[in-house]
Amino acid sequence: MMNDTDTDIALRLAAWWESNARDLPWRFGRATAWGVLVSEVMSQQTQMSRVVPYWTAWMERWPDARALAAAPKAEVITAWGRLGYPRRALRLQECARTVAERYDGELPRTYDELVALPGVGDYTASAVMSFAFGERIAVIDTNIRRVLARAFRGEESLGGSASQVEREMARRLLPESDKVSVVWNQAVMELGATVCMAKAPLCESCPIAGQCAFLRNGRPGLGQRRTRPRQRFQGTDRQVRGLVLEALRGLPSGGTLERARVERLWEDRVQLDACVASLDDDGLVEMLPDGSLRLPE
DNA sequence: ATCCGGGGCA
DNA sequence: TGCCCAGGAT
Repeated sequence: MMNDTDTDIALRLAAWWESNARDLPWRFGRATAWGVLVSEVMSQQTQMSRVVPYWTAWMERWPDARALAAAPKAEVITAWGRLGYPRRALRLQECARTVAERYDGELPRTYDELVALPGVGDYTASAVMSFAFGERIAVIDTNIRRVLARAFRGEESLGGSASQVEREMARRLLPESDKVSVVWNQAVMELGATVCMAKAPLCESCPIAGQCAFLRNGRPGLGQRRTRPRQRFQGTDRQVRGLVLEALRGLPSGGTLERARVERLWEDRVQLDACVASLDDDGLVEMLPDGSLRLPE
């Protein structure tokens, strides 16, 4: 149950949302449920500002699950461009194929069915249920975890996956009506993305600064590292995989990359071969007998 | 617990 | 540079 302060915060956030929500193209009922799902998958670990142009082109090209299901993999991988984590592109197409075959092209409307789809985890399933279908469900993402931890517990959220305590708090705070719960989810998430940021929150312009336990406590531990140090990118397999895929995306449709040109992409032959093999395992590239590479059909 | 891209920012 | 980002799969 919500107390008076919780209610006050919910009202303030809803009002703030009304005049501060970013005008993203999949918001405000302008996209199908499938379009919302695509936006959520593209947004996994990727900032919205980078997603927008990709989403717009993608939905124009493949407006629904059936269209994406029928596309050649090579086109899907190429259209994913530099969004990162290209396996998301393949999973999104697998998801489209499942929806096309098993659900007659229409996205299912239950959490359990959604979360069973390829590339759809707890966050994405919840987000689609809330944002696309208007159902009352607690959405938990990194922004919401941070905002709730700060505003209501006065602490920074811990790293790792969401704890049971965090989930229970999110459920407890979720407004009772379907419609209001959707606004709540979006508003809390939006606040985390644009005001209550991880490193340098803009408390001066926060609509709930007066009610925030974190601010009241003097923002303890602000900016302190909450997650394990990230693997550096330079020199990692991720960089090498990215180079290989970038070279393949640059080829004319159906083209292949000669072995000699593959070898020129990275000096460490052992690492290069391991990365090519892992890309092959992932289904992102195909290796021909002569060692040249191409995108899969 | 680790792996998986890439861009943007102080 | 280091860190963060609307996570998911293994």
